[in-house]
Amino acid sequence: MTQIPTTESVDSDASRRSRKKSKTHADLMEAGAALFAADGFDETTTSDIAERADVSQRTLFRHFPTKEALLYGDMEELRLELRESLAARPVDEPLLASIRGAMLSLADNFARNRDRRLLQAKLAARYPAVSAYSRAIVQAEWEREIIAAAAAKLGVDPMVDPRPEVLAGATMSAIRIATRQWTASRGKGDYVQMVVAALDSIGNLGALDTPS
Amino acid sequence: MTQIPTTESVDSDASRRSRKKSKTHADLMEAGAALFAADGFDETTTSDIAERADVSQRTLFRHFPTKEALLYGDMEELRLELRESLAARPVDEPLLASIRGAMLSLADNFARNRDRRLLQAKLAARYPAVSAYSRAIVQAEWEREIIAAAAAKLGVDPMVDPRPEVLAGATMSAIRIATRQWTASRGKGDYVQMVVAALDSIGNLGALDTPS
DNA sequence: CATCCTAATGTCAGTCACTGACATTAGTCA
DNA sequence: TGACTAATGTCAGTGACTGACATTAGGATG
Repeated sequence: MTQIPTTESVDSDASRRSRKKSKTHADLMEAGAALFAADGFDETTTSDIAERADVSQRTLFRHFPTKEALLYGDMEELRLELRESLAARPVDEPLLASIRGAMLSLADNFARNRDRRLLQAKLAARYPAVSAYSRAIVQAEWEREIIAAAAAKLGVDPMVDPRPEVLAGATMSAIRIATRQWTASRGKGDYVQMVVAALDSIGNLGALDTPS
Repeated sequence: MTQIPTTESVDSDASRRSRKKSKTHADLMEAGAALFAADGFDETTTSDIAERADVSQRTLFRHFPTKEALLYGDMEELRLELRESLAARPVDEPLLASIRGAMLSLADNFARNRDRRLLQAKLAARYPAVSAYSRAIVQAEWEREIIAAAAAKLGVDPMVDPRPEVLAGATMSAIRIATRQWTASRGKGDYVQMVVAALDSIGNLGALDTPS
């Protein structure tokens, strides 16, 4: 529980012991990504991954609770980025603008980790287990961050006032739409523009009550 | 793939063969519910359930693809109810009103199947695997129904226009909020009122852009 | 009624994700 | 150097789920 490495790079600071641990962690993620990309998610066993990373299967499960968690092993980092980005918005900024602004850090992260994000999205599209994990674990975490930020900004209790959670649900849909489009463009499209376009429809949901 | 029984009752029509099959299906769901309620979800094995239903474990997995699917074995029915309820709304009704109206069928179903819904919610609160299934499988299906209905009503392609999916995401959040409150009241609260209260905040999300 | 057909189930062996228990290795630090 | 312990290895499980094949019993047909 000492260190969680980014993507490739192993922290050169800290003790040799934790450096080794971080390297094992990174090796496992890289081995997983390589095998998942080559053979598919279900087709790759945790033993395959462990062997490729040159550790025992038991060690893999000491670093990651599930096979899915290994694929999404860098998501804790993204979640913290999202949290900080939300917290960093000016206090007097309108809520929807804050969320729009915080999505920039998401887009930035997607750009920085393009290959991995594309692989995750691709596997989520093909394998129900991956899709379920993405929705129920990863995205649910983001949603909680947005709920907390929105509730704080509105100064309400999210267990009483439904607006933070409803807003977060709409935002997560916008993220899913943008990510789908971005994936379809194979990572070449402008994620920021895509997510902003989807987000902008939130404010106008009330207009849907006008009969066509 | 012949028949899918409701909750308890076994269709008295159809052939004896399909009646037996339906009975097995219902027996399995009932055995699962009883054991889950008594011992917990992770603590109950599929063999336990099969034995209690007096069938082989293999038969259990011929009726349900996963242990979670057995717990939520009556959700296909609810999904169809939701679909029909959405389709039955008058064409000239505003979209948000249609969704509000369709939620009545959800509330009605929750009232009719109170014990089972409460059990599902309780287990989802306690067991991550159940929660993940509820979100990623069950609720995702509902969401798709809402997306399809909204897209049809707006006359747009949901892969292009983000509004149906964003609206669906907000609606699903409202459903989660209402279900949580309803569960907290142990099924005694007014689900309709709870879900309507949460839904009504959707139309006002735009007002959140006014700085406090 | 006898007989054929086949849907539903049973049996069994196997795969694979994941875990607990215990032994071993290798940083770390006094 | 030697004790301490974090990280890993080893091994024997458990339990969800699957494929293959055998068996049973409902339904149709003569």
